[in-house]
Amino acid sequence: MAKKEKDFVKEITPMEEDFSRWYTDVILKNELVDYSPVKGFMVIRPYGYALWEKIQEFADEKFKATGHKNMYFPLLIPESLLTKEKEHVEGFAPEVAWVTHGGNQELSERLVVRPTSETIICHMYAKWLNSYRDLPYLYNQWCSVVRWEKSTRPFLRTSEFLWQEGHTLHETEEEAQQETLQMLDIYRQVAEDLMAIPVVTGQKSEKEKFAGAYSTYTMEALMHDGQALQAGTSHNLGQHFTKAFEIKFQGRNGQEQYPYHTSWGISTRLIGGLIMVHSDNRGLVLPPKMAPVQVVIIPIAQNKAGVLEKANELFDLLKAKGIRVELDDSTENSPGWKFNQYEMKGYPIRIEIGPRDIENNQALAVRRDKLEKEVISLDNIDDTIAQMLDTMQNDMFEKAKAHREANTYVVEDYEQYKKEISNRPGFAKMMWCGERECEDKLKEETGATIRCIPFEQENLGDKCHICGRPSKHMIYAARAY
RNA sequence: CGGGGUGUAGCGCAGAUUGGUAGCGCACUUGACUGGGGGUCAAGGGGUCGCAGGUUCAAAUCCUGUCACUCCGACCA
Repeated sequence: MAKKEKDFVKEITPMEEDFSRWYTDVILKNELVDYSPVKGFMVIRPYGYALWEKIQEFADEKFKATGHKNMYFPLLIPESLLTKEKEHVEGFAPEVAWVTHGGNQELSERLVVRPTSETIICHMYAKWLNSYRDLPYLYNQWCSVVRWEKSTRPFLRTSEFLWQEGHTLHETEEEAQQETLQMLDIYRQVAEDLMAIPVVTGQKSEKEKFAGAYSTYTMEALMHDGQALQAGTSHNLGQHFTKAFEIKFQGRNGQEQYPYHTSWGISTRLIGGLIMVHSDNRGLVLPPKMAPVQVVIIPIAQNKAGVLEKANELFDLLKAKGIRVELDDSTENSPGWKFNQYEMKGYPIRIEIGPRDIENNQALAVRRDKLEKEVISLDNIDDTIAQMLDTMQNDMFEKAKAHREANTYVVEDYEQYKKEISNRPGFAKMMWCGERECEDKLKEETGATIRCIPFEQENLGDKCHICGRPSKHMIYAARAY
């Protein structure tokens, strides 16, 4: 038995030993993704795609509830459009894929595969917008984008990734700002309420903001290894693009004016975050709301009279309750094999039901995050399980939050911080003067970046921890993915 | 783009120093017994050793080149 345990563990590298390998093992063993013949481009397999669909369902519903509609814009963008907004092209040009030929013929103008769609969308908006009565424009698209990355990792950084990008136009600056913050809050809900990933929300520094943005807001999550992950961004683009693209409308005063513009996105990167926040050395751990299958029923000694009948009865009951349930009555594998298999796949609850249970009007339930067997009565078992799922969702969020708090600390002394950072991953809170010079110095000396200027500010002193000049903001710094 | 590592069956690996019939575990196929934490027995199938050159009577093994993946940096969601 000890030998078999060891063999199992060998399939997934323990995270303490090598976090990166652990991550790769978990996603490959679970068949979330596979490598494709093109470097940096990943195949998302059914179980991985199901996770993305959960994110889509949740987010899309929120987008619609706040008045947004979905559209679809083309994959290819003419070079001339990409280059219209100066900062934007500087930011993205180094990592775009070019289309230069159609069939055998060289194109008269090169096309880029969209790295993001502000330019093509603005081009079309300029054509459509006439009056303040048309505003606001509240549109979103679900699509993939391509950024030619130098080094890639499944979900976290791939050359092509799936995302949604919202693009809105507003009559006033205030409305645009409100929209930007509203969408960031929806992202926070995706992370916290759906995925049980606690996030810090705030504003990006000038250095870290989106190429072409007036201001960028972000949510940052802390992974199990203490590195930060940018989990979603919402940009107030001001009039940068609307002026560059000549998007104009006739205002209430009869004057022609430029609208205010926002864009916001979340991507399949969130799935990488999901794994790095919750999963363990036995494999995936999925919060119930994210799990494609929430409960698996495993009949024991199912050839014995009455076992399968009872298992099916239980299946119907849970299904009727709206629980995503699966019954594994396959005979190829032993129950023990199934236990391990479903633990690896992160199914939130496993129910074992065998002759002894039926005799006692009970079943065994095991929560994936706790891995403890619990005897539960068959009476009202649908309520019991629904309750367990709720509790588990909540516990997972609290656990992740406790981990983040345990790994968030105040920097008292910058010199000390420089020495400690390699052994002390996590969010470091410190004061900052707001100067780019200090931000660069921080990056160079510690490898950490300013993740955000959080909305929830604390006063940790009146001097910049890096240069000693008067401070402007409290920031969160961390090494990031 | 710099530095390291790895390419041998679907997966994980051994074989290389010392060249000589391509191996092991898991998975897979067939059958029987089993079934409460990866079951047992029996019988099977599956490989141009990443690719291209070279050395040799003979190359998975030695030499040269190349490609891919991966990790750590730099760049970015």
